[in-house]
Amino acid sequence: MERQVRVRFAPSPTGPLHIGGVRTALYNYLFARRHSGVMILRIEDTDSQRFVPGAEDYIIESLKWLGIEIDEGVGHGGPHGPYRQSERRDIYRKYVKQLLDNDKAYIAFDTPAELEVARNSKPNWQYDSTTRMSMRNSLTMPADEVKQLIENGEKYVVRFLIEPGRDVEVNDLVRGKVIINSSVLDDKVLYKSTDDLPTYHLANIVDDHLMEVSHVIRGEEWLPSAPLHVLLYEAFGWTDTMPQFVHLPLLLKPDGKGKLSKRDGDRLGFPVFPLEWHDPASGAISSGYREKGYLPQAVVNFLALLGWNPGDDTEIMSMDELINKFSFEHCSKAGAKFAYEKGKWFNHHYLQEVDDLTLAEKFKPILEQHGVNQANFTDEYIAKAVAMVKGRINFVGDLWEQAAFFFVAPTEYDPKAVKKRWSEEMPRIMTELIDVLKGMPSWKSSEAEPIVLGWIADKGYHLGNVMNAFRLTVVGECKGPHMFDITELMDPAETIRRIEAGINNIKPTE
RNA sequence: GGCGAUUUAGUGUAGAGGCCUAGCACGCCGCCCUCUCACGGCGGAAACCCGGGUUCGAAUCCCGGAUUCGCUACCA
Repeated sequence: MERQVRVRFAPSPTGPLHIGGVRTALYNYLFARRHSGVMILRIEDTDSQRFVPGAEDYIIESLKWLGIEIDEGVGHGGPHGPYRQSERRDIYRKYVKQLLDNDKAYIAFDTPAELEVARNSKPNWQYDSTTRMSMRNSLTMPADEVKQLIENGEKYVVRFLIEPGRDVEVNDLVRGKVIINSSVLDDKVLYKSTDDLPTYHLANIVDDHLMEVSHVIRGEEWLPSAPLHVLLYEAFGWTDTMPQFVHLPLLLKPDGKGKLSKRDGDRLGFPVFPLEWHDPASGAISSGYREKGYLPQAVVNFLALLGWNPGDDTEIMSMDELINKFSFEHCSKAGAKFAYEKGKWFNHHYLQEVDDLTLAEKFKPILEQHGVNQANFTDEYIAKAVAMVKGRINFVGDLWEQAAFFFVAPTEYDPKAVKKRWSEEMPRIMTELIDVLKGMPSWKSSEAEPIVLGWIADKGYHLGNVMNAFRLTVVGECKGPHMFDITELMDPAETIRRIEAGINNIKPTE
């Protein structure tokens, strides 16, 4: 009988959630939903040194924005709580004691300085079966002395006793069997002396077991310690319910080498965090996908395809479609360079699906920023302007660059366009154009176009030159939607004003 | 250094012995559309890490090497 699928996303609140972490969360979520399972959010705050206030809320808000729903965990409750590791001290103490009582672990008094000396003593020194008997621990010291030291308040850690010479097998759902010999593992610290908390390894195993986690889906950086975790399940006698392991390929720098980092984002100009983050200590601000103008579904779709594919050529997929198609069989094994440019394309795509009125709402604050008085424009006007240019934007923020002329008259004219299109006779022709325009029964594009084009033809003018000069006065440069679509939307009086301004202000080159 | 993982165009990937003269997408280039810039449509350049095997036949299987990445903390 199949176990119920229960997965967990277990970040450390040491700062904003990294985009790689977001992808890990996403894959956990997709897998959980695919199998009608449970998604748990556990906060692994066992490193009191690196704890950052606000990070936990940030994580929760990020997941919410992306549409990654949590069923159980911090901020949601559930039957296996608490879900914050710092609140589970008593639980860990109990299990550490169990290991100690069964001789699966031992107490070690070695100070950081002593360990440093040992590590420098020879090249590949590690605390293991070959060295532990020459260190200061409960294996080498008489029981009463150990007891005495503890009573005296001497600091100590608990180390896992690893037996050498065993091939430990990790069955990974994307990589197959990974075998490593226990001799290369060291006696990992399970319980720290510094903050009275367990290390990741112990807390992780205990919690996954207690929370009945069926699949551990995490980044590849954990693969080397997976054998240790297998050994811990054995030591506790939990092998029958040990979760399946899945180690996801890492997200790499777009250009150079190595893991994607915060610095790459600064350097290359793209966010590496879902939401904007204000560092409480330094006050530094890191940009986020949300604030940059990304739609959550674009980020999700983009991230999903970095290390996974549906098995066919489909690329545009909603969360539901991703859930339906997700499986580890189609996960890749090698790290994926962070293809930021493709992310833009996804956003462009999803932006086209947003209706114009909604887009107009998002555009309003930007108009405000540029000093546009919105009272002068109806929602419908803004929406129509947006509709005409949205095909050429990747972000809502690009709307200003593309559609500003709908709201403000040009204050300068593109010199290259002036040189190419504004000849000596243009002021005269534009004056004629004003008359033609004023004589039109309608500014509707379909009616205005034949009239103006007819006039140009009758006079024998050069179509391209006249139309571009016209465009120059209205837009300020040679770009944008079709002229008659623009003038249909704009206030006719404003169009005339702009042509007049152009006649007065544009000077032919030379 | 040790251990592990990894390897298809610039990038993300499809491909599970003959269907591959290697597909798709982003990006790039060109053409078309056209009053402009875009969008869109069409087209193009561009890849199986290397060397040995196995086989009638290998991107796909085996071996060796190289590459890249990760881990190697009382961090996760």
